[in-house]
Amino acid sequence: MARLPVYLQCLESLPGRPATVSSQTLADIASVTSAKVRKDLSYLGSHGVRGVGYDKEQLCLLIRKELGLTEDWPVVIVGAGNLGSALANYGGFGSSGYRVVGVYDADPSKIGQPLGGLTVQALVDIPGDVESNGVSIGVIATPASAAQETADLLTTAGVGSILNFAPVVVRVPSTTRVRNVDLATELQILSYYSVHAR
Amino acid sequence: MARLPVYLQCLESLPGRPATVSSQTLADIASVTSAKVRKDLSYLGSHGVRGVGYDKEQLCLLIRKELGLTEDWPVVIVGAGNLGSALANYGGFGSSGYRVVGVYDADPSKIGQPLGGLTVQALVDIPGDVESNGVSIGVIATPASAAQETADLLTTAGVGSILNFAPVVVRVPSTTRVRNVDLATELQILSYYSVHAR
DNA sequence: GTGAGCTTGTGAAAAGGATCACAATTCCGA
DNA sequence: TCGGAATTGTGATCCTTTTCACAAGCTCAC
Repeated sequence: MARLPVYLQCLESLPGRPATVSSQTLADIASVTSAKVRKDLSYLGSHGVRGVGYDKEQLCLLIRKELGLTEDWPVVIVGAGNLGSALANYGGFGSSGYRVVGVYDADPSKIGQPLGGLTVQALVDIPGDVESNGVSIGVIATPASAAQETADLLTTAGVGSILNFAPVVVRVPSTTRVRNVDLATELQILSYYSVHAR
Repeated sequence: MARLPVYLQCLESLPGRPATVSSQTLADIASVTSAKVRKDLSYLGSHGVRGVGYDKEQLCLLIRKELGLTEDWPVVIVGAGNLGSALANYGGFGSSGYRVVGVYDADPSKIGQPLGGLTVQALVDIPGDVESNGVSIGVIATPASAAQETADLLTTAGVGSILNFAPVVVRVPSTTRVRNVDLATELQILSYYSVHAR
């Protein structure tokens, strides 16, 4: 379920005490209904206590496990522009098992520059790094014009999941998972709702 | 529907000739089924021609209108770090009615610096700019710690829609629309599918 | 120990999407 | 002009998700 990350985020924003949280409380914070929360969590196995709620710590662990956050997920970022820099410096990685192992760019003037504790490398370094680090997630932070070839490069190198920030639909083999994050799309959805205001 | 922006993107990536496109073709590019495309487009009113397809230009216009892209949408960006810079320099704005009218930061050393054709301003300038420009969309590109107060600032200033890039769930009045874009969440969804691979 | 007050887990009903399948319509070549 | 190929629009069906409702279970105060 796509809601698990939200629950996890909410749980982590909660104070340590009390040690339990009710589905209603969690639902309020996450802006969903309590029934939805309970159904979602029951899908992970029933670990709540009736009359009390869910143990926050235990629940965090459970969601983490379900999301695969107990494993190590090395990540490569292609594109060292503003967006790539923002991603490379993003703090939320360390605690979650995601670890940026390489940042790459086609621009020779950027190669060799330090960025977020790493050094920007050339695109030709991707296949080797992917293999030696067992990288399964690649992030496309390039301009739209380079997105498709970057996607090809990543899939050929053996990356199984791609997070695409470029505003184009990239074509990949059916075995590769892609998620698109596009500013224009998000803005369009916002303005759509503004126009069709309820 | 959240698929309209994708269709629009696909249509714009298509060459000028031929002037029409079939639901099947569009579906292939957008990675959905042709029935879905037809249902979605019929919701906009029936403007396809049987045996031929949809007129691309007319369809673009129709989707644009539905998404409200024929109107002007001034946008403010709060946070002039790497992410804010990436957004301010993002090219996809001009053609779409979205227009960045202000970039703001709390850091005095950043205020006054040029950024994407604008000048970084102080947070106190937000309410005035929002009102004088009729801004209805605000983008939060601050660190997580400043996200909530930024959201408060924006809603108080009269912004009706917020695009939040900070990895926290912000609380806003129920009349305000929020969309969250969070790298950690996206990565978690990707790794979830990797763990539960089909 | 008992009753009152919460809260979970879950079956059943409702709602919402997605898919199927095909009649209706158009184009085009002969 | 006619027949066949292509393509839309949409009713019917299926499947997934959401919501509802409530019995079952836990805690606490007295």
